Amino acid sequence: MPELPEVETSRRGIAPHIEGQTIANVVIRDRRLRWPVSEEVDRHLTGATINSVGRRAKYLLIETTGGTAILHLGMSGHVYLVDTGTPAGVHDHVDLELDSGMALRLTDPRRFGSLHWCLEPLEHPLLAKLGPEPLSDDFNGEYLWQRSRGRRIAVKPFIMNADVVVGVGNIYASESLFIAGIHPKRPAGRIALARYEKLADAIKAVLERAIRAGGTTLRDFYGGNGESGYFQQELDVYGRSDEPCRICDTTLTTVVLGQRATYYCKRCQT
DNA sequence: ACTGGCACCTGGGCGC
DNA sequence: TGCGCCCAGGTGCCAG
Repeated sequence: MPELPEVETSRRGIAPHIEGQTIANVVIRDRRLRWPVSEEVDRHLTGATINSVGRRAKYLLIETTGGTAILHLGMSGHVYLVDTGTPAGVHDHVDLELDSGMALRLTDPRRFGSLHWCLEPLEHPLLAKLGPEPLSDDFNGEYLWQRSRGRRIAVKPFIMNADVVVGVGNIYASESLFIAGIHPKRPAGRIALARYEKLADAIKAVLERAIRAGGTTLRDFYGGNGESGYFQQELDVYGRSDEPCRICDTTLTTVVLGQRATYYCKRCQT
């Protein structure tokens, strides 16, 4: 169930094992992901050689001599390497079998993930209108402030909107608002530039720290190397309702915003 | 243009 | 042990 740091961890985990490899065979056991997996995927990837593994937002981009596979892990997807021929479980929907004898396996119990094939992935309808990468220079407080003028939506769903900025999911939205001292329900259009500068810095910092920690392992996430991340140990507010704020000791509060659980400190965040 | 709500799907944990 | 309910790291689409 990945946000940007978990996708990036997966990318770094699988890249060294699959870059330069030729895809000998594509096995698709179940095409029923969020959108049906097109037969274009098998047709174009079979026999192709993988040049690189990139990422845009929460999409993994497996760029090959036969076009690019666009892979989204949804809420419950994982990718990892197995020996080719390893028996598949019910949720092991796709294997890319490589010349090395290994296979890149996609597992996704809830099937909210997706797999597309495209020649120009950044022009794909799912990617074309995405906001800036949070770790790029295009994303900063000035940008957030500009985009939020006139908006009445609460700041938390505002920063989780991929049209505004990509990669900020439910965990890191709560975490970054805590770091910036901003109440998650505050209307986005009523936050000053200086506070948005703090928020942009907090988003970058928390995502970078989480990537360094190998992501957050809450239930079952693990990176492409099969190891758990350990950022969950560093979470300040997410999942900590009724526990004390690490700054002021006030009991943390939870509220539902945009149908998503939201955690904050009512004393530190205003 | 914006906003809030629903939908997709499975599994784990809980209370009874 | 079993059942029903609630919850879960995402995001496209719909109506108002």
